[in-house]
Amino acid sequence: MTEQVRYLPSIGRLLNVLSGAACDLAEDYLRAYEISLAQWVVLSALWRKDGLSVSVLSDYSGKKTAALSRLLDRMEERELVQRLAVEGDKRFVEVHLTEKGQGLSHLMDMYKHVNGILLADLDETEKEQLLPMLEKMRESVLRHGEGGQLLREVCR
Amino acid sequence: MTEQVRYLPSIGRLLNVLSGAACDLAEDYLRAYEISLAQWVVLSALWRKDGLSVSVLSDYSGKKTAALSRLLDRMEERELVQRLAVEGDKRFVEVHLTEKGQGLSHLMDMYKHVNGILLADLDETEKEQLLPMLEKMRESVLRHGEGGQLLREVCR
DNA sequence: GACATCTAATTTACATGTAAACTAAAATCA
DNA sequence: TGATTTTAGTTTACATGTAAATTAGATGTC
Repeated sequence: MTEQVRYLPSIGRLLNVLSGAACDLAEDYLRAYEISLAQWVVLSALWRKDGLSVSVLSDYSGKKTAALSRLLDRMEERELVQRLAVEGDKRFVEVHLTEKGQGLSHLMDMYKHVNGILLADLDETEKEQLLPMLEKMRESVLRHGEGGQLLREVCR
Repeated sequence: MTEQVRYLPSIGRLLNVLSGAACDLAEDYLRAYEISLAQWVVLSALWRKDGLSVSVLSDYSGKKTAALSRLLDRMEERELVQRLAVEGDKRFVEVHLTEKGQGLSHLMDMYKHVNGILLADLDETEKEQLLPMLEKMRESVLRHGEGGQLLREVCR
């Protein structure tokens, strides 16, 4: 009988650990290509549809435009993307892939690699149950947060 | 028949969103007490056992000692904790709760509030399934990461 | 005992998140 | 049409994460 105290587990903590682990897996995978996960997220949007605006990318990635702004500075420095003011409404800025950015589009499926590792030990039944449960949790939080803060993607 | 493309969902992304949402819930809850979630994590360790060293707190919170070092600077400024060099081995620094830090110990159960919201829409069966599945995923990643990076808690 | 090595914590450089102030352009309205 | 408001994006101040260099104290070996 070892002295062990059982605490009600913190789901939030478990989610943080898992989320962090998933980020690490992604970062490890991307390291060889010298892009960060945050940059990959932006690129993954542009690979699907080039020329998106900063605010669309902000919604897509779940980060504030302020964060995007600086991220795009670095991505522009590294010649992954290029910003172009929109003719007609110069408040908007279109973000376009450079040749170099386009050339990395084979990394589009990176997340499948991460999925594979995360789901490695779950059987088919479990996998089928997991998604709906995570979705339900997301909706609970969304509902709770109505009138409050927006959801935010957190990774690093 | 709306034009809809089904993508294989990214579990990592879903985990990030959920983890971020959980962090937001916690931060919202703590805002009134003017402590951050990172600070709460440190305090929650000290409420259980006061006088832990920086490296123990680092393991506990899943952050590097560098991050702890600076976090503790602010917590000391705000008079939540106090650092004391250990007699006998002066490399170690013990972190002790101040009266103010101790006085917040009723926040120990904050995570239950977050759990409650996250799990609001899951029935008993689902709740029973969730934990083991998340644990399995954590183990898959841990196993994968052996010889590589350590797990890291990511929140903000 | 002196020098090399290990260890705990800190410091620094840098990436990236937030909130809030600011800028510039477009839209509204009186 | 000129003033006000709204909108998109950027900038700034600050918190917090990492990696890598540094500091100081303990340990180990000759």
